[in-house]
Amino acid sequence: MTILEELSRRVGDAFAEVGLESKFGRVKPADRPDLAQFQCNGALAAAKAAKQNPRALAEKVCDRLRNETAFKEVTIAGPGFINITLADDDLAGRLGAILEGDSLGGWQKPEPEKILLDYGGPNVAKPLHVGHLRAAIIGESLKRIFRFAGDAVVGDVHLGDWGLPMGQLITELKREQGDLVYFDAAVEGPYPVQPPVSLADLERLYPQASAACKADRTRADEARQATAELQKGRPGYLALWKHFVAVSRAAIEQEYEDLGVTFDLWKGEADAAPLIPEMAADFAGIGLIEDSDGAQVIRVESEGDNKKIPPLMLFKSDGGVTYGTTDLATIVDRVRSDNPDRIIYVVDQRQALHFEQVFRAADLAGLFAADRLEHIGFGTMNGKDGKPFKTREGGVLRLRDMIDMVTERALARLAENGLAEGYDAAETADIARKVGVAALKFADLSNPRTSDYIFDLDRFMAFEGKTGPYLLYARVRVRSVLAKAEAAGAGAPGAIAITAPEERALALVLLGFGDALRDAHEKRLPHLLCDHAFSLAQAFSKFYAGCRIADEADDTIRASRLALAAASGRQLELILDLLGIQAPARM
RNA sequence: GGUCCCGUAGCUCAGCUGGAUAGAGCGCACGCCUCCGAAGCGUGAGGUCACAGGUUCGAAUCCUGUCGGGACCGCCA
Repeated sequence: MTILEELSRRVGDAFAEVGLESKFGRVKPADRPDLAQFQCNGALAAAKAAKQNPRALAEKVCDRLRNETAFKEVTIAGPGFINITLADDDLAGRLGAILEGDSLGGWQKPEPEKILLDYGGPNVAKPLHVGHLRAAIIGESLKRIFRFAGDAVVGDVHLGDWGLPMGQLITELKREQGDLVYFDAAVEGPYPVQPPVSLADLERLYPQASAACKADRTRADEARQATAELQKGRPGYLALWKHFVAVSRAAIEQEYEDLGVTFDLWKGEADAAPLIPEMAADFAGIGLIEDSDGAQVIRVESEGDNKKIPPLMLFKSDGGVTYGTTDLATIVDRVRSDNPDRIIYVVDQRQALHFEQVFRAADLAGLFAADRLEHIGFGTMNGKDGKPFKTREGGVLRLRDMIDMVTERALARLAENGLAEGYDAAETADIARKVGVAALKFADLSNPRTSDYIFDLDRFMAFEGKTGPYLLYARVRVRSVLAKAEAAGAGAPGAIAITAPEERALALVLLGFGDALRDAHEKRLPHLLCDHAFSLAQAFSKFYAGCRIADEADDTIRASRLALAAASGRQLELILDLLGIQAPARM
């Protein structure tokens, strides 16, 4: 139980004892830290419901709370706010208790679920770019948060490996090397093991093909034709396609790894493809499919909709499938292979309507209940002009270039500040990459998931204030002071004893971890955990600035402060891990 | 045209199941290293919460409208 849950229960009980609903007992951190640590505004709402005087009512509730020894002070302010301050002994006791376990006061979910998390979506033959960044970063963090809370999570990259771009690639390659065996319809294999294209070829061919199809209708038709043939299983195309996928995947996997993002499954749209005919037959069997201008669609609108939901297109008039079709078939696949309780898609907010269609169709078909399918949408990363991020040349910025950029900046900053001096080149490079990626990831994660944000490299790389490097710096200072204490024979960390205001403030923040984690989990909002991480780093920095630790003369106080520092370090390390941010040991 | 999201400090953004003096970071001004890492800490200035109505004892928060910005709206994925 988190501290707010527990306090809410106690205050709720007090409300119940005076004949009011316990829900009014909800406690939150105080808005006025100068007056108290926690507050409950329930007396006002209760008074309204019971038509009583709020102050008198608050007084009755407070009478029940004042004999709690855990509370140092319970007061009423203004029209009926109940202000609560915990006794230092109680704070110290709570802190001691959470430090005994590995979870450090982190929230554990009462009823864990098996969750399939879909947060990749890169496309074959296209390098990862900044558009993939948010899904990867947010998804990775959610995966870690879910797992820590007790959920069993399977992360799937879900490659975009089965659409029109595949046909475009095939036709583009055919124009360049039409004599390859894959294009000879008379040959049905076997085909060469060596891929006919390199990664560089793919990354060159795809933009070419895409531009050509845009400019020339004939080329577009060719690509469409090739896509349809591939999807029908033409052997040469299938073999060629497998090479495309393998070449691409190796590169994609490496880039994700550099970001600290990993997947349990490397499935793609193509894995679901074979299930489509059977699925379509099932749908047809229950009368779900309708014909519409030659296309096969599933109508998903329902009574009471206040917006129009267009039908989901299962088959286009040329017989090809759409990504709605493959998404449905993917659900079939996931039910069969993993049978999750819940499927969560971490995908750009702009695709909300698409998921609404898919979820409704899945529900109608009896495949998966719509309330266990979640689209966790996120806003776009924009440039300083407020439009989706582009390079100065107007192109898409590759993830690889982005990582290089932040690493370079970090390296420059290290040199500027005279940090990392005397470390060897390999460690310096490693620190620079970690610091740069931490800046990037924290900047992304600390924005609320659903809103767009402006990517401003100068701001993120300033490394001051609310940034990833600030957190890493706090972490490094904890390590440093503890190492110094040990070297000086300062003794072991001991029982927490609160003597200074900075210690009290730090203790309160440390105790707030459970609530931060619960909120981040339940709302799927990692930025709430970022806020806590920043508060923690701040509280530690103030504690560090205001209190002697390693060289404190009083043995009891020194032992307590060493314990506080150690606790801060451990919790910070855990949170950084939950955010998917790697921390250097020193910097 | 329809649906949805957003307009809060000079800048970038929190806060929005209504509640006390609207917060943070950056930037700006001033101060703090004979003391455990100054990428740090402290103090201060800075706001008609887009605008207009409404509901309420109480509105940045809920409702309606206006203006401004953005996203999406069956044969791309």
